[in-house]
Amino acid sequence: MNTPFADLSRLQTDRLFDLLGVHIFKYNKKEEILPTIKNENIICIVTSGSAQIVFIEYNGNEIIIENLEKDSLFGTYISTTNNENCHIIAKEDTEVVVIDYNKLMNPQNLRYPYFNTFFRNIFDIINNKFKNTNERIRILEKKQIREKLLEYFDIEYKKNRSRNIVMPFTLKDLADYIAVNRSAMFRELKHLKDEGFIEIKSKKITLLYK
Amino acid sequence: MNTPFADLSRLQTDRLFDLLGVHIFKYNKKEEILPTIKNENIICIVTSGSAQIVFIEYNGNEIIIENLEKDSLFGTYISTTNNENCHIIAKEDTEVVVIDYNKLMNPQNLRYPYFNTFFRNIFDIINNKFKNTNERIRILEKKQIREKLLEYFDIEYKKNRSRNIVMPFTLKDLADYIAVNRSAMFRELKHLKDEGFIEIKSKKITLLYK
DNA sequence: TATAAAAAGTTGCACTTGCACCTTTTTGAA
DNA sequence: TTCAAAAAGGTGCAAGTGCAACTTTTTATA
Repeated sequence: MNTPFADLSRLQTDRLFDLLGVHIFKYNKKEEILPTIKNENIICIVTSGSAQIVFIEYNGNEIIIENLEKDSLFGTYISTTNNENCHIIAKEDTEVVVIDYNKLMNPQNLRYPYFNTFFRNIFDIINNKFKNTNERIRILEKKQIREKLLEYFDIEYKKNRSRNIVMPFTLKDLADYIAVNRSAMFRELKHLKDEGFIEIKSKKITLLYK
Repeated sequence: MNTPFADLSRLQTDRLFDLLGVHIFKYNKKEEILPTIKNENIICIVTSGSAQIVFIEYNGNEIIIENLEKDSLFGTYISTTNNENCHIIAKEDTEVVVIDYNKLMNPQNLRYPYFNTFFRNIFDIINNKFKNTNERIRILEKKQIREKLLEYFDIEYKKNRSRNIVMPFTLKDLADYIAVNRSAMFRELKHLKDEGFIEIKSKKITLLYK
């Protein structure tokens, strides 16, 4: 589980690739991956190396939309790449397996046990990704920074059943995640602190109202 | 395709339900569906009738988060129900099939062809839902109403390859979808019209800049 | 076809936020 | 250990937006 090839032998993986007629692409560090991804229905797997989905703003600013480590999935159904300003850049030498969505959905495949195992693996990965995306939607739907922060705290609180939230990323990244201006978010964090709702110690936030 | 039971006979569906140990619940119009959904890993199917996922704000305001028609999927992985203020209400007499996610992911199931067919069906439905959710994220990430609207237009433009966008919902619903105040959105639409970027005729918007 | 409810259209105002532009602190690579 | 780059911390101001409170128009439904 958690990786696309869990419970599959090397031989089964080879057969699977054959069955699905996958295309394997290799990229050097800093090369752009699949510049033409935008118009095709595909699901891709990072089989080695790592990459980043980057959005380039009109002013040249680069925004990191997603980090793709080994075993990550991306593609038209799974990520926000359907935009001419989105680029996927290899962070190191990287190999990508590309699967045509229609071939993946061919009912004939269901005869092969190794296919079913694979299918189940990616189903699980996609569902977990979807779950995270839905959490983010809940935050982004909020109109005010304070509400967004409180929603974020609430989600983390329920996940870990703890008043102590250890942020897995920088404050700048958090601002990007909840889609607000970094300084404005920081200002609001300070207000929450001053009003006694939270305590902040570097990356650790304690919820005093729970 | 497009429905969870595509390519399955009545008999196969019965066997499937048996295999997965599903629970079938029946609700009358206006009844709340699965009040305890929040803490369980489940996937549910609306097998007859219809329902709505409703969020109740602190002031009593009801926000419709999602419409669930027959054959819709919902549940912890698929929808934004993981909140004590979210309720799923039957719009008419409604039947719901509840599947335990862990049972769904039991590798033993893969032996049964009817299971694999079913699995493929819901995989496809979930992926399409995910695709739509990612589109919405692209909109919600934008900080300004104008940018959100332009992103929405852009997505619709690419989908239909037409400068004419026919909105499938009311302006109020559009404001909810892009998560901004209705009046403020309307104000911005008027600005875009005054500046010659768009034309609006009731539910039809024409993009003049494309 | 009457009529009530919902949606669309409008506006002023207060508050929030983005943004630009700083300084200070932390981090990470040479 | 040094030193540059990134992140954190901070602030003033203008622009954008939410909100309340309307009027007008459209849509359902009895």
